[in-house]
Amino acid sequence: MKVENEDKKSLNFIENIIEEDLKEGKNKGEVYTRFPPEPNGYLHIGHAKSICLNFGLAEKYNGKCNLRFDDTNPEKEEEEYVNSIKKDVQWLGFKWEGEPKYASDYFDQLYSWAEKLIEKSKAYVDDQTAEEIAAQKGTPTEPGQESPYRSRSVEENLKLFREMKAGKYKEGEKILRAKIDMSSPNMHMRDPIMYRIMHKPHHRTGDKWCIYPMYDFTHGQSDYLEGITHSLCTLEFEVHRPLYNWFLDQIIDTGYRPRQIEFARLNLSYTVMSKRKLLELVEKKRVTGWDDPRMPSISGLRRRGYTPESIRDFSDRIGVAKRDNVIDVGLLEHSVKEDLNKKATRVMAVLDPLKITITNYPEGNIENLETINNPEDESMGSRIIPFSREIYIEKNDFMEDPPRKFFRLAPGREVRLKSAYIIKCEEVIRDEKGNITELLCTYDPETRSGSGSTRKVKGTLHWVSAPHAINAEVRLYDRLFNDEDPDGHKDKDFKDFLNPASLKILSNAKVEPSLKDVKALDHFQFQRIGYFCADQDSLPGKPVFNRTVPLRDSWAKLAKKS
RNA sequence: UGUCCGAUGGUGUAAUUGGCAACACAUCUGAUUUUGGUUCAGAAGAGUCCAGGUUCGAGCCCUGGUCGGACAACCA
Repeated sequence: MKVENEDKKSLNFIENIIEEDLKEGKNKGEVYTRFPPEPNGYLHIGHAKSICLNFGLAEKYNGKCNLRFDDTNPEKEEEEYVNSIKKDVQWLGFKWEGEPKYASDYFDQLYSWAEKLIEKSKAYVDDQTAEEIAAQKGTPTEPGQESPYRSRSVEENLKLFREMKAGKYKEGEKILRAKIDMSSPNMHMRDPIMYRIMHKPHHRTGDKWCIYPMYDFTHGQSDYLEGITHSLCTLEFEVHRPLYNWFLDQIIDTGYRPRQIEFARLNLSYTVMSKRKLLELVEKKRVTGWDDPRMPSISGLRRRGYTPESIRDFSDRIGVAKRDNVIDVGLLEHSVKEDLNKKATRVMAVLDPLKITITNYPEGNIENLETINNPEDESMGSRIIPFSREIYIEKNDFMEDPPRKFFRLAPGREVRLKSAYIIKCEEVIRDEKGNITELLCTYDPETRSGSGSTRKVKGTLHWVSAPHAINAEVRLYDRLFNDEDPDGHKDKDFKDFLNPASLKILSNAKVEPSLKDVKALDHFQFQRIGYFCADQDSLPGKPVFNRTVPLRDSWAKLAKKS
């Protein structure tokens, strides 16, 4: 018995905080988290980290996790994004507590808290323009100046604020500010804006409101209203924490209060992660859309062939801390390969076909050969593939003048065809221009797989029977950028590093007949090549495959060395 | 010349709270293999940003530096 080791896994800094809180009996021993996206774009792998963290912590500590849309800016937010976000979170395999929540659900409550602050003389209406306010704000090293409207009476502030709400003023004419400290070394405490006027319909509240609360006046209170115990966010909100707490101080009358904890966002090598930049790639048509398989968006990864399990595994592996980090994109690839190795059916697919005629094989004869679906999982069983006189192999599995250690086909050499026979290359056929068009081989009828034949040869090739082959389109994806840190160059735009070879389309691939009618998102291992996933563009009889990730190729590595 | 945060092999994360730095990925050997995949066995690689201090003992504590990041949207 080694039960002791089971729970030995060390805790990350957030789990440490939670366990301390639990030990001290805070929050009645409850853990309640939330994932709070703004519905203004699609989710990406960085969000996946946050999702796995928040939902994962709730699972681990037997708690709950809300999905809450932070929808306080009607200018940028849309229903479409709400739907895609819900879909992505569910696809990752998480279940939020109850119905999805919206910050806009709390607009009434927030409004009355705002009035309460005015009554306590902790908030005031400012008539200045955005420019004037910015000018008074000071800089990180110099204190700001107080607004001339800062000392308006409670009555006047109340009247003005109500008029703002009633729609009496134009956008920008007035705002509501918290009265804190214009000389605070923390810029966020210099009388931050609580409400602004926006004559814009909201995706959920319609035209009920023409004033909308700012993030800082919304987030902590939303956490409080939902009973959130641990409010996890990224590092850039660290400076907001005093404000988060200040607003809670003004409204809280119980012992409970949510606690904001910041962690470092995910950075991935060879990719960009900002919503703005990803949007730019979409809008400038450098990719086909948010779900382009080269995008680090959840929808892109899904279409590429990543599984939810692989993304969750990745998220576990990268851990969580407060220091800036860049994760090697190879780790993400490792996570899918490991998952797909267990799950993907092994199939025969020839991407760049070279025809072979087996001259001593009876013309017109067809054999049904059995082949195993997945050597890693016997329960996946086996299937039948047809074999005949004419087959295709991979062009680069043949070399006329092979280097040392090349174990594949060459004139006079033998290889095994996976799940079939050993063949020998007898003759090379060329066209007028000297290009190799076909190989003539002979086979050894005694070497059929499964027949008990013990003859060994160095190489094993994948193949497809020519008369049975299905034509397929195969999309070979590679990393979108060819620079490790496309964002990290001062005088160069990240788009300068776009990898021109990030997509290579092969339209003449030959695949085994079982792949005739595939369903989008079906995963396969093309034997000896890589993991592939059926694309949504597939039509009956006309499959399209996306390469998720190539198999490790130690021959390529060896060949490159010499 | 502000405030806050951070600094551990190539990368990322640990070190059960002061007891001679561990795990994963990547890399390199070798074995197995009807996938040059997988798997297995093994190797190499940091003395923990720097300088002091406390201590029998410091990656963990203290002091002072250095370097990196965040913050000046009516964005979140």
